[in-house]
Amino acid sequence: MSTTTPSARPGLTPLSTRAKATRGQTRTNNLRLALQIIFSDSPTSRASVARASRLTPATASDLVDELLDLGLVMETGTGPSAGGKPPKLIAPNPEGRSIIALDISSSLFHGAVVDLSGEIVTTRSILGNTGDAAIAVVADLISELAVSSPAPLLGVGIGTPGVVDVPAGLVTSANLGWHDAPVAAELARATDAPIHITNDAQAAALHEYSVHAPAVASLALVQVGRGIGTGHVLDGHLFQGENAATGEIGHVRLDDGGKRCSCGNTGCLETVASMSALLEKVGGDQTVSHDRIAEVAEDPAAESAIEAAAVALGRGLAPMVALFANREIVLWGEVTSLGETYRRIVEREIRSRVLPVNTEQIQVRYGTAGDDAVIRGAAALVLSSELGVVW
Amino acid sequence: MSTTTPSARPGLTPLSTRAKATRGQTRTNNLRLALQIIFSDSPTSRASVARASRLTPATASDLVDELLDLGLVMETGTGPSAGGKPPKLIAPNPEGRSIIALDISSSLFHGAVVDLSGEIVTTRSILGNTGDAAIAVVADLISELAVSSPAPLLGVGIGTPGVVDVPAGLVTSANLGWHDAPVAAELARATDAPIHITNDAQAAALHEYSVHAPAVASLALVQVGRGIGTGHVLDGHLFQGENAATGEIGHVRLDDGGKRCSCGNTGCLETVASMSALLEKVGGDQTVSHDRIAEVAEDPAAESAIEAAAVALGRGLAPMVALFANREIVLWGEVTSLGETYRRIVEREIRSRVLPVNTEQIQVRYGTAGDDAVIRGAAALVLSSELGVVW
DNA sequence: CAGCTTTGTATGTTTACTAAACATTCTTAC
DNA sequence: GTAAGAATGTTTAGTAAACATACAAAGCTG
Repeated sequence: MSTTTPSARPGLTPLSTRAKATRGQTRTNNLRLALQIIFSDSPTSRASVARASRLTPATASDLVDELLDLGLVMETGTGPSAGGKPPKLIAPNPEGRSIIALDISSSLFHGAVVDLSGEIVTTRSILGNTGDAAIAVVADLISELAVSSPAPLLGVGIGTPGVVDVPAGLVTSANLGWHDAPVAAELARATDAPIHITNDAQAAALHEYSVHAPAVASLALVQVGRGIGTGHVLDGHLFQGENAATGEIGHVRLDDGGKRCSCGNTGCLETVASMSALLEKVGGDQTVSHDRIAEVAEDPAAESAIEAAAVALGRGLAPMVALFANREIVLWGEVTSLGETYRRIVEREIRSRVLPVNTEQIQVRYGTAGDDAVIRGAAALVLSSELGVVW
Repeated sequence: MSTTTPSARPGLTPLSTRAKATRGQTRTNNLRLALQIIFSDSPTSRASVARASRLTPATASDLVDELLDLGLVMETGTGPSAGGKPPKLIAPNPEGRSIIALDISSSLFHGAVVDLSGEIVTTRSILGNTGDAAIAVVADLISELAVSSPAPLLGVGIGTPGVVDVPAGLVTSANLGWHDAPVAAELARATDAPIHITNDAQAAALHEYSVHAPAVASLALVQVGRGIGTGHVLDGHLFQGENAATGEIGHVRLDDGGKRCSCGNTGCLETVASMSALLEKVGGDQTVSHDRIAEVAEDPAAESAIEAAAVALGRGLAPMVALFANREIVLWGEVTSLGETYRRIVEREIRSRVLPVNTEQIQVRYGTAGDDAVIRGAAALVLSSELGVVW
């Protein structure tokens, strides 16, 4: 026991062991490992899986056979010889399972069926609602998508605004009129598939992570649109906190006094750094949309307002960088239409407010995903929760 | 594989599997589990270990036998019968291993030999130094303590001020005149025992956690003395970040303008909320010590200065609470001598600046440990790193 | 075509958890 | 004071899953 294997990466050191380990868990771990290798290096071979996993060829072969039996992967023919017997190629089986992914963070609820290769197969949108009716709308959306699903359901993933209590399955969202709404329990009556709910910013963070993993192990996604919220992947783990109200940085009061915020308080970060706040200052059409923000970005008269919003955001993010020692800070939401000038001011402002040791390696950039980041992140949540795999 | 065992606690969802699992790891995990149970419920019995671990009596018995062989636990006689054969009691063997723990965060370097029951067996202090000489002093301290160690060394734990790059073993500290100093590598020449270095606030957080685990799974320790720094345990994991500069909240710039800080910047949280800042405002003896701070706490003339410091700290901590959704916020350092009024203002200020959903359950309290928290935390770091156990 | 390389499988071993029976030693009830 | 019962802990046999080794299959290279 003295020769402890150190955790593969630094960052989060587990302090003690909590549950027994069994052969079955060993097997599950290795099945997931093999599946991840196949997802990452597709198409690949049994021999490659053995090399990448450091398992023996016999074990790797056996694992692949079990994954074939489960329908999660498939043989796709024969590959080129590397000086010997040519490999039988193994790849994810897109039609092995379906994932239903939902984004209910805007007034239109968006849903999709996603296959195991991460492709969106079907989409459907319904006008949203609030309160209990909203849950009913979501349940309908799931049922409709389930009918069109071409494969057994792996699970349902939902990205919602507000705060999610994951273990209890409760959601609190002002927009949706939910206060500790038992969304998971209600939806469980609409489908047998496991349901995974997360905050929209966390879903987007997960998607961003899955695009860049494993090169990037940690990142902070900062959603700036009508409001401001963050989602965090720390050392390959989605950080959801004890009561899941993590990343609610938009409602931190920066200034005493200050404008009144939708939360009832005054001087929140959102009142100075959100895109709503920017539009309020600029005047004209107040609809927070990519088009409208892009319009503002081009407007010379808006220059100082944009700078003020950028400075405020940088100021709000500085403590985050000091606490998490983030390297990757991804801006996402309507803010992505503001362009390079804005981004540079945010980065400069963070740098000027935090120790150099924390900012030497930071990178502030816009998210690579478009409007489907929440949907794709919700699907990624199901994939990682059910199969332990990241696209 | 579809029947995934959900992680025992929420908070940190692992996204994918990174390394193969083997029988050996199963065994190691279960040895650690058994050891943790014995540490937590000492004295206990083989049958109790089986029940608590959910392993079969045969396996639990075998694990305990191996722990006995390793000298980590011992039989301490026979316990009272519970209606049948009385148990042979099992307890940690205090003399099974020794841990050398160091606190080099003040001008006097403190060292101790700690036994496996967490008792401090020997202490020694040497006047510290800076630069390469400081490393030499630390090496001497380790050697001296190693000589007086009554048992085989489990490892050396060090709590240092500044920033630690754990994987590389580098330390950067203004106080000690270290910039990426290869402390781990240098000390490895003084001892064969594994060396674990962490930030002083993180060490204190670890100690605080070990006092309250497993009732508390996460906590933030806020060290307020000459400077301000935080250490975080998240869901039973010590959070050290990617480049380990986590928790450096003292040097976040709150106000443009503001006083000059030791870091070279202006307006840092430390310049308004540290105990140095408080003393500067109050006048008189400027030595940051418990006695001096207690004196200030009693001084009616200092009331407004204390309130200002408390307000500033609460303001600085608000983003932390919003991001981590902390429930337990532990104040530690010389600040603990400021008393209840100060604590209450800090708590009030945090509550007024963050969403209610984040503050409903928070508790701001003073640390339970005294000046030996860093030493004890450094020892706990060794114990958890080498044996996977928390006291 | 011989020899080498790579892929993949087959056979048997080892490790460590499980299951079930049992031995041991105490308490309780009659 | 003896029998029944209960809790502790061990023994024996069984099994899952990784490992070690050998080897078959299928290609490339000279």
